[in-house]
Amino acid sequence: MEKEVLTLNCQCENCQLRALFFAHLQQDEMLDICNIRKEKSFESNEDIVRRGDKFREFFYLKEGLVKLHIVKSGSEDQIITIAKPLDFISILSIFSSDHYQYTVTALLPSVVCNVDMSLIKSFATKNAAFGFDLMTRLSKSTDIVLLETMDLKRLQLKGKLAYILLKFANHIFKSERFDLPVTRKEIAEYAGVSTENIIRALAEFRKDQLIRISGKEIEILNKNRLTQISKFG
Amino acid sequence: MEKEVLTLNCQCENCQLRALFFAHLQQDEMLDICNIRKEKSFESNEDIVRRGDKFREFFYLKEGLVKLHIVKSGSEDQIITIAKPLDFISILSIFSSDHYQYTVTALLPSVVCNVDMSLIKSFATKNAAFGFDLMTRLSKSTDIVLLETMDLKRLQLKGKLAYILLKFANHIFKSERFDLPVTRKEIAEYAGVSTENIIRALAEFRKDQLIRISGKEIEILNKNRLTQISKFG
DNA sequence: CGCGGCTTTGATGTTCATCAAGTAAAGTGG
DNA sequence: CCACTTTACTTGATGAACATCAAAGCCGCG
Repeated sequence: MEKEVLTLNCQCENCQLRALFFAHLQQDEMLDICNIRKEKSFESNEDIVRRGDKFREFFYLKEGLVKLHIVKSGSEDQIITIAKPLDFISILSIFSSDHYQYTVTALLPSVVCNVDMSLIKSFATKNAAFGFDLMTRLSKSTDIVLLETMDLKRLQLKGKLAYILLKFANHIFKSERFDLPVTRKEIAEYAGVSTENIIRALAEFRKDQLIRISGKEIEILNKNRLTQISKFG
Repeated sequence: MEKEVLTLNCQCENCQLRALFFAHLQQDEMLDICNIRKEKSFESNEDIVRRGDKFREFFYLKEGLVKLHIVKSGSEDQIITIAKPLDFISILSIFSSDHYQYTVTALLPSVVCNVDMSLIKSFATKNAAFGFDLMTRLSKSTDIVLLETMDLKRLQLKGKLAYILLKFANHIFKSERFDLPVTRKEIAEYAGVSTENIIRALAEFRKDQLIRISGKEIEILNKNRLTQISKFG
C-alpha cells in the first residue's frame, strides 16, 4: 500500500513519457525516480539549460515546446531544432560530455522533469533493457535532427520556409491552423537566412494563396503546393 | 588453450577498436564476436552500405576512410560527414530503424568488420556496461557530426573550405601535408556549394599563400590564418 | 585512342544579405 | 494607465556572394 501511495504522490501516471521511457524499470526503480525527480516550469523565452552549464541532471520535456540552439557571441543564434515532448531533446549529448553543448530555451510555457544523473546512469548500467531503450530513443531523435538539418541545408529560402511551416503544421501542432510560437527572427535563425527575407517569403506565400497569416496566426491553405516547395524549392 | 587459439585466429588483437569497444565484454563473448565476425575490404569509391538497405549487421570501420552521404535522384549528393576508424560512423542510426538512412562509401581502401546484429543486440540487452559504452560512443559521434554540420551551415564559402581543409589536416591525417582523398566535387557536396566555387576558392587560397596545392596534394602553409577563416569566414 | 569524368577559367544572372527607414507591438517604469 | 523604450515587423533599394552556363584542357581507363 505504501508503494501505491508513493506512486500516487509521484503523479507520473499522467506523464506521456512514462509508458515509453520506463517500460523496463522495476516498480521500485520507478519509485526511486519518482521520489527524486524535480519538476520545473518555465515561461516562454526562459532558458532551461545553457551551453556550457555543467551537466548534473537528466531531464526530459513533459509539456510545452523548446528550441535547441547555439548561442555564440559575435554571430547570430543558430537554431538546431525545435522539439516537443517525446522528441526527447534532453538526451542529446547527455552521455557525451560533462557540459551542455547547446542552449535549450522554452518557446511555450513548458514543464521539465529532472532526475539526478547518477541514478539514470546506474539504471542504465544495471538494467540493460532500460539502457537499450534509452539508446534507441537517443538514436532516433538524433537521426531525425540530422536528416532535418541536411534537408534545410539543401533547400533554398522558400523551400526552407515551407519546410519549417510544415513542421509546425504536421509535426508539432498537427493542424493547418496554429499560432506561430516563434518570431520571424527565430524562423530565420532556424532556416539560416536573414529575417527580412523570411518576411518577404511569407508575404509572397500569402500573395500566392499558400497561407493565410495575420501576426502570429497561420493557416496553411495549399498544403500540396507547400509540400512541393519544401521538397524542391 | 583452445580459447587462446581461437583468439589468435580472430586477429582482433591488432584492431584499434578492440580495447575501446569490447572493454566490457567477457572473454567468451569476445570469442563469440570473433568467430562470427566477417571482415570485408572495399576499394576507394565502393559503397559499403546503401541508403534503404535492410539493416542486418552491425559494422565498424577498422581501417580506411569513408564518407556518409545522402544520395537522392534529382538532386546533388550531400555529404554528411567524413569518418575514420574510431569515429564510429557505423553506429549512427543503427538502433533507430531497420534500414540505413545514409549511404556509406569508401574514400580510401577500407576494411570493415561485420557482426550479426542480433548478437550485438543481445549483448547490449544482457550486458549493461557494454550497452552503456555503446551509447556513450553513439552520443559522442553524433554530437560531433551535428556540431560540425551547424558550423558548416553558418560559414560562407571560404570559411567552409578552410574548415574542411583543416578537418583533413588536424583530425584525419594529423599532418600539414596530405593527399586529398576527395574530388573537388566532393568537397563541394560536403560544403554545400558549387564545385566551380570550391575550385576558385582553392585558387585564391593558393594565391594568398595559405596553401600549396598540386592536383590532390595539399600543404597547409598558414594554419593560423586558415583557422581564422574557418571560424569567421 | 577515345570516352567520360574531373578540373579549370570566364561570363552572366539569380539569390540573398545588408543597409536604411519607418510602422507596429510589446514590455517597463513612473 | 500612460509615456517611454525596446523589440518585432515590414518594405524598398543596393550590392555581394554565389549558382549556373559555356568551353576547353586534363587525366585515367577500358
